[in-house]
Amino acid sequence: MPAHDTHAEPKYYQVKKKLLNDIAGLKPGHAIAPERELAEQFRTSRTTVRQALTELVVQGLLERAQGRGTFVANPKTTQTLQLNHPLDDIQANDIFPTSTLLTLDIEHADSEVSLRLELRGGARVVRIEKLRLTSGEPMAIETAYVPASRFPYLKRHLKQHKSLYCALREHYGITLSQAEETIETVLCPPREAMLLHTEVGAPMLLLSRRSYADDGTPVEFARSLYRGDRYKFATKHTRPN
Amino acid sequence: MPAHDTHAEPKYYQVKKKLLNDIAGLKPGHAIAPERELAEQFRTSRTTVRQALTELVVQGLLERAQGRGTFVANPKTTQTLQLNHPLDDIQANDIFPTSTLLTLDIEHADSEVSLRLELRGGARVVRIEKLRLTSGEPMAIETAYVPASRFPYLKRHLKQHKSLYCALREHYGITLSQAEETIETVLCPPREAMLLHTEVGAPMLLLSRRSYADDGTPVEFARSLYRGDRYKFATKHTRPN
DNA sequence: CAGTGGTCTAGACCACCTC
DNA sequence: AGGTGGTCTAGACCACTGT
Repeated sequence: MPAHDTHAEPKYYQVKKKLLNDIAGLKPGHAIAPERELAEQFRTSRTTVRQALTELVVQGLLERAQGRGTFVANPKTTQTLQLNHPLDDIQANDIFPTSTLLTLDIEHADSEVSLRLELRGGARVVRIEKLRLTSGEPMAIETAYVPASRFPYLKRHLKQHKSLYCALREHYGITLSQAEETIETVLCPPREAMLLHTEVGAPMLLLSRRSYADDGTPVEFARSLYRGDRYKFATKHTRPN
Repeated sequence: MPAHDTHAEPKYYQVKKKLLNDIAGLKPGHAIAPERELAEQFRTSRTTVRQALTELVVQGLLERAQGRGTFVANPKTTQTLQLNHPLDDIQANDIFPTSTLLTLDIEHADSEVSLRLELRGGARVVRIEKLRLTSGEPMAIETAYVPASRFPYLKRHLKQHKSLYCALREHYGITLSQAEETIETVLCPPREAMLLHTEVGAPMLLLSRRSYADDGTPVEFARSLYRGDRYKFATKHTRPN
């Protein structure tokens, strides 16, 4: 069958809605029909079926396993991250019981990092990249940058400490007094997709944070990439008066 | 050419990177080569080229116009929305000088709305749906729900007032004292894609808000869908001690 | 080995825009 | 009429998983 009305609902979207209905009652882990079979059922092509499946995977309702099949995913256990006190480590260590150190090295700041840390271009920065996991599943990648010149031997110190903030406090007497954060949607690059077991191009939540010391100088710039199908962020507001 | 190494960088992603390079120096509005021509250039299929183009469009770097071509988009003028004082209207009216009323009616609450407003299932709610624009371009859709029983004649009052909060204050003596907000990524449904001039399935930012009156009862539940390629949200934090 | 998802191809027809 | 993007098709080969 050829095309269709423009501005009508795309065919893949109708397939998606039908699939959504079909999997509504199924338990996590339940296998759904193979893509080729679904294409026959819906009298469409595998490409169209895959487009529908991809959106459902991106929304966290299905999981694909190469060579095995497509399965109903765990209930969208969207974790809620409170944005209230990012200056403590408590939260991170609470939500992510385990984390793997991916990178700990000294690099030359690219233009964005040097801008955010108010350094000259190419200044040396310590880069700390961690993979955060919950119940063994990779969920977020956090990359923090701090000026290397201000914190000599930081790399060494970090090997003995659990957290960056702890090291800053104990070895350099610095407490972070202020922070700005932004949240936006980005598409997952290949390397991060592999580490997080997601698909390349899947929408992710990017939380960027800049933290300041008491003297008002920026001390840390961090980028945290969260799986968009697993997380949401939360804030609370109270009226001043 | 057939396939490729699994876990290698997908071909479309290489095309995307090359295109990114090519458009780096071009001004907004500049037309790029047609899809069929790009497919020849990169010695690949149109499908693959379109996959790369789609990601660039989603990131806000390109714009597609049916029948005309593909063009370099305006610089990613990502607007930053402060999350600090959502209880005032000031912000909304400041950032979005114009807004169109899409819907103003009374409906039966679905399960999510009744849950959030602590109503019984199917209770009647006033639904206010607005399209927010900046410089004539549609940027967000905001849908607010309030219990109909608590605010009689609200529909009528809203026709005379600029804002919901203003009407609540002046006609019912209610000021909102508290609010919770969550931010997550969702995929754009067809109707909203049409209204916002985006693509179906494009990643969007969904901000959900529940506001409480002084007596602690939930008064408003609102869902705001922002174009993911145009917005980011920002918060500031200050250490208590 | 057969079956699954992962990627890519070549080409079709449509709707839209411009000339 | 011709070119553009929008959607869909049928089918190919690959990598991976199970038997």
